[in-house]
Amino acid sequence: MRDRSPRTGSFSVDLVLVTAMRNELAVLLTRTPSDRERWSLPWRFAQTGETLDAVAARCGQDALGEPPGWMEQIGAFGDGRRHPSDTDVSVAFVGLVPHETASPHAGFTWFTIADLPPLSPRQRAIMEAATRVMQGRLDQAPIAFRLLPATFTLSELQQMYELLLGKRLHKASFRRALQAASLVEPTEEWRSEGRGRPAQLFRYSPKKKRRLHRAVRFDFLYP
Amino acid sequence: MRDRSPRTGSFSVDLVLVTAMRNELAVLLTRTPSDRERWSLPWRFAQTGETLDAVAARCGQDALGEPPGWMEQIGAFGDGRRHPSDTDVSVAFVGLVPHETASPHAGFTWFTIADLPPLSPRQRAIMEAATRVMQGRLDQAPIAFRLLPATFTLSELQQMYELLLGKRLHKASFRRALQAASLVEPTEEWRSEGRGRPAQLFRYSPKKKRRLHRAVRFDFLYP
DNA sequence: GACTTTAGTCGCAGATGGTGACTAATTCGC
DNA sequence: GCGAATTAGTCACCATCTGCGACTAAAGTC
Repeated sequence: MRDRSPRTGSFSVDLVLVTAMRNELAVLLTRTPSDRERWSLPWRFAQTGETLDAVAARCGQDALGEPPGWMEQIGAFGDGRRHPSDTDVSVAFVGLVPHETASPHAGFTWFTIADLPPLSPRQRAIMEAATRVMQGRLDQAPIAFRLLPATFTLSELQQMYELLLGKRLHKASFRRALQAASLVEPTEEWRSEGRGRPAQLFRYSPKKKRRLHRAVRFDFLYP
Repeated sequence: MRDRSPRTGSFSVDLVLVTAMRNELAVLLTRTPSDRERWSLPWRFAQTGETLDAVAARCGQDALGEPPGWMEQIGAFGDGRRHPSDTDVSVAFVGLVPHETASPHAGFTWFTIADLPPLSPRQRAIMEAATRVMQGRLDQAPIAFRLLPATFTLSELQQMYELLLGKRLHKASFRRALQAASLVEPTEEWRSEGRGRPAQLFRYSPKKKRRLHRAVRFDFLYP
């Protein structure tokens, strides 16, 4: 069997930039060049000799002025159709940016997850995969800290995890796990937020630790 | 070699086909077209309108006669260089095939993991990512059963898991987890394998179950 | 001062998971 | 025939993990 039409196929690099705005997740979109009425994820073509990560970093730089602090590839997405960059395949990345330092360049706008404009099927799939990958990384890499300022209260940290995971966490359990991982250390500062007892500020400060080795876990529900 | 940017870039679809041969993992390789002395992963170009999964399935079909029972995308790999399919990017997939039904077509050969020929840096990276992804899926999808015949002993199943995970498992713990997941059911048959007590044969038969919901786990060691 | 609100901690009870030791059934050597 | 060796399968102990409710602490509000 030979390929009937041995074309190599074309690809672009699409970037899902996520931030936390007023207790909601938001994604950076830009107007689609070919149809200024529609919105799409920021994307770039690869230049010769450029790695994929470099393209994604450049894409983030062009949108926000600096590349995101954390970024990871989601995968390649092609549904047979070409949209919107007119490529066969989008190599997609997720990136996280603290909202304070995230002032979009002209033509880029933050949209909260709950209030997204219509997107192409491919970009919709990319967004879903982005949240899946990001949530899966939450317990393997300190990416939640990327969305917070240098010092923060433990309640703020927990709220960030709840936001990213999309579910509530128990306060005591959260702090116990945090303690066991020796991920944060207290500062001397406290913050009084109107009502209630003032909260101590913490900073991210990971200690060396050994990875817990689990055997197998059968954790699937479909046949 | 045109190097005017922006270009759209080109891609191929590369497939890591894994099987279990005599208690060792093996990967299917083919001779590199441009240099028949070297070996490389089987790959295909996308045809117009074809999804990426379809390309990978076709690639497996061309190599073994039928597409692998389980397959998943690993990601896109581009190091800036073009090799060996002369594309900028390889969209890579892993697939699992039982060795019994896996008779390679002409030009394809199984190589055990321990005895691989030299590969290009990109393909080496793909292989490493393939084992990572496959091991990560082991507790989320019943992929180990794809490498076994329809009925099997629990010792065989455990050996398969040990092979795929690359580490030993404790017999009692393994069976306890298996029981809790209600993944297998006993048949009426027994198999006597020379020495020792005969083993009962089991078949894969998942029951409905609800996914265990864990909160956060901080499971990372790097800063 | 009583009440509300938020921060932070304690400790129990049940689930999870590693482990060694045990029993069961077969083959092999003699 | 009989004991040793070998493989299958199970049990029970115990340390850890984890969900969770209840508690104390410190601020503001009325």
